Amino acid sequence: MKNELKYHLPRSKSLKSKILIEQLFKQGKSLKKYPLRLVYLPVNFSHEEKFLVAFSVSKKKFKRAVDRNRIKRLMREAFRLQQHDLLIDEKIIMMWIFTGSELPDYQEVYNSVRLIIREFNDTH
RNA sequence: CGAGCAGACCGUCUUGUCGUUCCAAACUUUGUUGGAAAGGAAAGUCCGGACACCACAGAGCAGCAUAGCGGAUAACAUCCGUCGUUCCGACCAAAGGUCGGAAUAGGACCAGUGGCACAGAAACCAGGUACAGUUCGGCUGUAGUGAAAAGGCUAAACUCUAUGCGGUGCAAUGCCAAAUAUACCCACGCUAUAAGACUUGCUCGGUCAAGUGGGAGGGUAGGCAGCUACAGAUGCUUGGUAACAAGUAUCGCAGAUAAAUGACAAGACACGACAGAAUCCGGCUUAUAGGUUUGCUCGAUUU
Repeated sequence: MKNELKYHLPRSKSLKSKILIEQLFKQGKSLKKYPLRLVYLPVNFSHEEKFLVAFSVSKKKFKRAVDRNRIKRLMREAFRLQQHDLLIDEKIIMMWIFTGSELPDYQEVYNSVRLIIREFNDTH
């Protein structure tokens, strides 16, 4: 039981395939809670993992690479610690997108992730 | 001690918890332990190389770059030294010279073309007025403006001279898997001319076959190498005015691929700026809170 609750988020769970990403944006559903947006799609991919996840920040809104790195790391960390709250019964791919226009703090991102996960669980 | 200028350097730290990438161990199965993990600019992509591919990469023109001299270097538009020129300050002083500091795209205007502010009648195919002279000519001299009146200045003006430069960039390129979409297979066409494609912007030269009809076929976009051990870093010695070179000792210092190097909490103080590797080096340019330090100048204080 303790083994189940380790908060790893290794590279094998990151969404890399261009085809899957394209499919995700064409057919995926979207949940929004400022300043984040989650796009997800149940897809039967070939990996062993239960889900694949990616994080994205607009290059137009944040021109400096340092800021984009910071936001992606905050989103990644917030999701890493709450990944077990997400109730999923089929394989799923998802993309977390930061839609705000100012640098957030960690608490803000964490709360937004929590709300979106809760809403996701309610709709399933 | 304070201020200014110039140069060099550093550019948050400590602990804990939870993580990410790579490497190495033992063990064993995707976990454990240990180690390593962005910058002085990683940025702009402005120069110079290394490396890779393109085989006519050849000739001429065009184009681009550089510009006293000498040196350093793999190379440079970088760096070092030195001479000249200009400016500032001090001293001596008749012109000028000496010392210190700063700046400097600093070859050629006896090849050609162009430009020459203001002032001035006139400024680059010139030439007015007044006076004087005169061989009586729209000739000569003087006055006057100006840096310059026909002889000069100007090439961060065209240009000329000298030297250098083939093109494309790691999304290069090679291999494996899978596959065969400017590709493949079959038939016609049959190398002469023209046209075409490629080769550096153009010309010459060179290379290639183009073209028409039919066939089957809807996939992959993943992995490995390149990829970080080297014009490598640090210390010492020697040579050199210096840039730098040689020798020697020690060290191993990111290698990701949609892209790791993080998040949070507590504490400390100077309260944290600009900012994130992407083939690799040498420079240049731009951004940068704060701090350390060296030299020079000025002021104050103490002995």
